Order: sequence, then C-alpha cells, then structure tokens
Amino acid sequence: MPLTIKDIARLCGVSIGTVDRALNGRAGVNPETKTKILRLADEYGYRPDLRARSLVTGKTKTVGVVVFNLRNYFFSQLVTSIDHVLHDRGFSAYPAFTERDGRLERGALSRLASFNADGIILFPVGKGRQYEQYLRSLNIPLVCVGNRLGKAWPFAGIDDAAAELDAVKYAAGLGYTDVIFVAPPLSSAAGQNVYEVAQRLEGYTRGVEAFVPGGTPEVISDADYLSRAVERVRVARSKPAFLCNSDLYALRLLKAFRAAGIRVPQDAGLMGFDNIDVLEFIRPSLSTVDYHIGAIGRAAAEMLLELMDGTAANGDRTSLVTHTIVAGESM
Amino acid sequence: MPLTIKDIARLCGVSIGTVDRALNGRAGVNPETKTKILRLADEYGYRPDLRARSLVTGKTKTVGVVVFNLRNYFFSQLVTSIDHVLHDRGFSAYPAFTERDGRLERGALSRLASFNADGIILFPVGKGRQYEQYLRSLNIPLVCVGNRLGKAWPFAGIDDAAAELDAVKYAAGLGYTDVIFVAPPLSSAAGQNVYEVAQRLEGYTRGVEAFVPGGTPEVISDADYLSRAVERVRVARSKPAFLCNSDLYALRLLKAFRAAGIRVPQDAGLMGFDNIDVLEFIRPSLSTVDYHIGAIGRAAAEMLLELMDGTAANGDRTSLVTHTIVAGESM
DNA sequence: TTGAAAGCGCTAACAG
DNA sequence: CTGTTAGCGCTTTCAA
Repeated sequence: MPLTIKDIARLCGVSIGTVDRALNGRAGVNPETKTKILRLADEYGYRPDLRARSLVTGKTKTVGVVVFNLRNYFFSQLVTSIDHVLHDRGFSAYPAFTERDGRLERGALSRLASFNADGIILFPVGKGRQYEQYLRSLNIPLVCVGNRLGKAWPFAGIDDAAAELDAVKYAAGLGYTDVIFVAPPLSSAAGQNVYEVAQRLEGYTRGVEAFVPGGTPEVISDADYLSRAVERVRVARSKPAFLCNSDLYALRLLKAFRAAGIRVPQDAGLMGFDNIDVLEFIRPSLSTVDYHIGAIGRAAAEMLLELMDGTAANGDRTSLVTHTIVAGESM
Repeated sequence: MPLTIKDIARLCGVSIGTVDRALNGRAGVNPETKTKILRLADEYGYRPDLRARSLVTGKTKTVGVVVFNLRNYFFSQLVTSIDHVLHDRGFSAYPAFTERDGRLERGALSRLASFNADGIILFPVGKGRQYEQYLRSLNIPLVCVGNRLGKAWPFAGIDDAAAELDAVKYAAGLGYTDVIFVAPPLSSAAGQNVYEVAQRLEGYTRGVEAFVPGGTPEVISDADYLSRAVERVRVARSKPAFLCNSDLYALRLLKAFRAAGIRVPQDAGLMGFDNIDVLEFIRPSLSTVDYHIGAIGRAAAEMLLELMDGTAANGDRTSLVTHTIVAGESM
C-alpha cells in the first residue's frame, strides 16, 4: 500500500499542493515545511506514481526499442548501446521484440503508444503506405534503424550497398571468381521490410559486375540455405566465396561446412556481416564487414532525443556510420 | 492527438459509460449502439490509454525483467524465454539492466514500482536484510533467478553446488589432478549478491576434496584472471583444468590461451558453464555444464504468474532445473 | 439499457 | 508561502 502525496499532506498537516512543490523542488515553500515533507517522504519511502504523473504531464520519459529478437547478438549490442545513451539522458529504454512478425510488431507498437512512450526506435518489420500510415497514427517520434522507411523518419545505419560492394571487391581482390550472396529467406511480397538486405544485394550485384571477371550474381536465399551452400561447394569448379548477410549466418555456414568436411578457407571462403562481439572467439577468424553497432544505437538515440525535445536539426535525418572490411582467416 | 472515450461518446451521442461498456465487451449495451461505437472506435483507431486504465484497475499487465546485461548471452536467452511465456499469458516483459551495479538495480526496481509493474523477475545484484527490506517495500510480487534471496521469494535456477561438483567429478574422471575454479571478481563484502558463484564454489571445493586425490581447492578470481590463468599454466607441473563460472569466461580464457600459445586441451583443460547457444560455433567444442536456460525463464515466469493471480501453490517456491555435463573437446 | 458522478495519483493554474 | 480546484483518461459504482 504505497503512500501518496495525499498521505504525506495529511501527515504533515499541509495541502497536497505544498507537498507537490516540495517534492519536485519547485519554488515557494517554507524551508522548514519543505524539510519536514522531504524527511517524511524519505522515511516512508514515498515513490511518485509515474502513471499519474505522466497522465497529466503527457510525458513518460520512456522510449520503446523495438527490434527482432535477442538471438542475433547484433540486437543485444544495439539495445545495450541505446539503453546506455537513453539512461544518460534521463530516459528509460523499453525493449520489445517482434520476432520478425508483423503482428507482433504491431502489438508492440500499439502497446507503446497506449503507454504513451515518448519516442520509439524501430527496426521495422513492415513497410508500405499502409504501414507508414499506421506508424504516423501512433503520433510518436520515431527513428528507424537497419531497415529504412520513408523520408518522414530519421534513419541510423550504414551504407549497406557500399558495404556489400566493398565485401565483393575484397573477395575479388583475393582472387575469388565464384562469389555467392547468402541472405535470409525473406519475402518482400509478403509486406516484409527487406530494405537492408535489398540494399546489400544491390551492392553485391554491382560489385560482382564491377570486380568479378566473368562472374554472375548468385544468391542463396531459402530456408534450406545451409545444405544449399554445402551442395554449392561440391559442384563448384573454382573455390567459391560465400558472403553472408550477417555473422550469424556465416557462423551457421561455418558449422555446416565443418560437418560436411569442407574446410574454410581451403575449400570455401566465408564472410560475415556486422562484426558482432562473439567473433573474437571464433576460429578460423571470420572475415566480415565491421562497423560500430553501438554507434548506430547512439546515433538513433540521439536523433530521437532531438526529435522529442523539438530541437531536431532540419536537414540531415540520416546518420550513416562508417564501415570497414575486416580481413579474417575465413577468406 | 489520440482520441478518448469522451470523444467517441460525443461522436456517438452517448455517455462515456456506454462507450466503456461497449469497448470492453461488458453486458448491457444496445447491440446497435454497440456496433456503432465499435465501428467508430475502429475507424478512428481508438487506443485505450493504459496509464489511465491501470490507474483505476491497479494492474498494468507488465512484468519487469531485471538482469545484469545482454553482454552475456545467457541473459539474452533468459529474457527471450521469459518474454515468450509472459506474452502467451497476456503480459508484457519490461527488460531492464543493472550492469551488476547496485545503484542501477535500485533505479530499475524503483522505476518499475513507480510504473506499477504487476510483477518482477530479478537476477539480484544486492543482498542482505536492508536490501530485502527494500524489495519488500516495493510491494510487488517478485521471483528470483540465478542468485537466491531469503525464502520470502521464489527462486528458479539450478542446483549450482551439485552442478559444479559434477563438473569437478568429470574433470577428475578424465585424470586431471590440478583443477582450478575461475570466478568473476566479485566481492560479497561490498554487499554484492554472490549466491550463485558461492554455491558453485562450495560444490567445487567439495568436489576437489572428494574426487581429486591430493588436490587442493584453488580459485582464480581477480580482475586480472586471464593473465593469471596463463601464468598458472606455465608453472603447472601436471596439466591443469580450469572450471569457469560461465561460458563467457571460458571463451575468454580460450582466447587468452590461444594468444599465449597454450593449446586446449593438450596443455590445459577448459570447462564452461551455461551451455549458451553460441557454443555451437566454438572449436574446440567447450565442455560445459548444460541446463535449459529457457526452462529457468519459463519456471520463473510461471511462478510469478501464480504469485500474481494469487493461486501460488503453497510449498515449493523453488524450481530447480536439471543439469548435465557436456563433454566437449576442451577437456 | 443508459447516464451521471466519483475517484485513481498527480500537476498546474489560480486564489488567497 | 500555501490551499483549492480542475482535470489527465479511464473504470466503476449507483441511479434512473
């Protein structure tokens, strides 16, 4: 039975207005009564009801962080960095997970809206006019991460096309002539937002055309991608390189290859994407596209903070973090 | 400018009471008016204000999940499983991170209390009478995970002492006579809750005494544990085995050993704890103590749900998940 | 079947 | 410096 300002007012023999002023450091309270109030509040462990407060102020000091899951370590790192920035600025992160499911995403967003989150950082699952209309209807400042949406929303990420192109260039530079792109089995037709992977695919395609002599773009992108990749190595005439859309995929390939007796990099080259922390423990070390995941989280959080306090810089609503190719042993 | 039941009432020419009844499927509304109200609400995208609702109902359908961080993959898996269970039961998980810092923990807990979370699942950082008194003062059903607290709170975890004892037994069975325990640099004196590691330490000690002929317990537990471990291998007279308090520690040791030219398991044995998912990608495969992390999350969530709806089974407030030793290549 | 009114705990505006 | 009051959006009586 937590006590309220009303209780404190009664206990101190003053009005709730005075208690409110004392508790929130507003001017106009007799120092003595103030001390008395503060002491009592502390003694009884008074805790303001944030729901009631936010109901009148309209602010919750809470930001929803809506991402796919925590299975990909990328998201763990992203959420962590966002949480830290927000916390430093007096906000709380409220992580929610979509599992790449449009319905779950909608549920999470609706909930955040119902709770009146002050802002949202979103790795979008959905896309399209209707979806954007829905986001707008939430009436909450929102920043996108990873998958870009319309220009109405700021975006933090990397130049995916350029990054993947650099990856191809790197592979070609090592002499690979068989460069394959491995992406998750996503369907844009089903309304899924595939911005990120589509960008990378484009960079990949351009890269193959530009840097791989006689090469043709080739994509493995089904649920069955592991066995497909293994099969692909078997029928290869020159040593193939697999450029994966994420480190997690690359690690799975690495494992599948190992199980199939395919050596990396002797029999096949392998590249990841993201340079997630766990790579430091992987042998052979994975070649990958590195960028500062935390920097993306930070950028997103900072853009959102500007958006929320209205000081949003006009103009650049896109924050691109630089990437580099990390040469590992896997290529 | 989201619309409220008041708006809908005005738009439909009825009272807010009727709107409330219609929207929440309560009896006593003319089917026609009901349809009209629902249609309008849907059309305008009405979204109930959960703050206002919870202010009167006293319930938020939200459960705080307070853990150290997401850097250790263990927590990612734990949070994920809890989130799923809660979601299935109509609750939302609100993850918050303590970074093993008592102040941050207190902040997170206070915040959850201020927001009136219906329940909390906590991996405690603190301990002691005062701390427990504080938890009690939150007046919120709470279940512990990992670190146990007083009997006042249900606990979900494993039998840490038995598990670590089994680990020692396993090491001894492989012929190791130099079995060292590697634990994080925690200080119980500083008020930190070290229940879990203390339990494991006890199991370790008992195990050494029981299974390692002539062995003496030896613990590496400083900030500098990596170089200490490396040094320890150098001066060893028989091949030492390092039993780590978590897979993450084991992986770090593995890396440090590799850098120092120490081969695992030829020059040193290595065991982890937790069997986190990423181990599937690690070579040499890590021997570890396996248990179903998700099962702990599930157990915790289910105990909390019972606690919250008052149907808590008297009696067993402890849910121990079974563990097994996984024989990897690292021992 | 419906409306009116009280009140959840708080802030903010206005009087005194 | 202090008290009173309205009201945030909702649920929940109690009357009608």
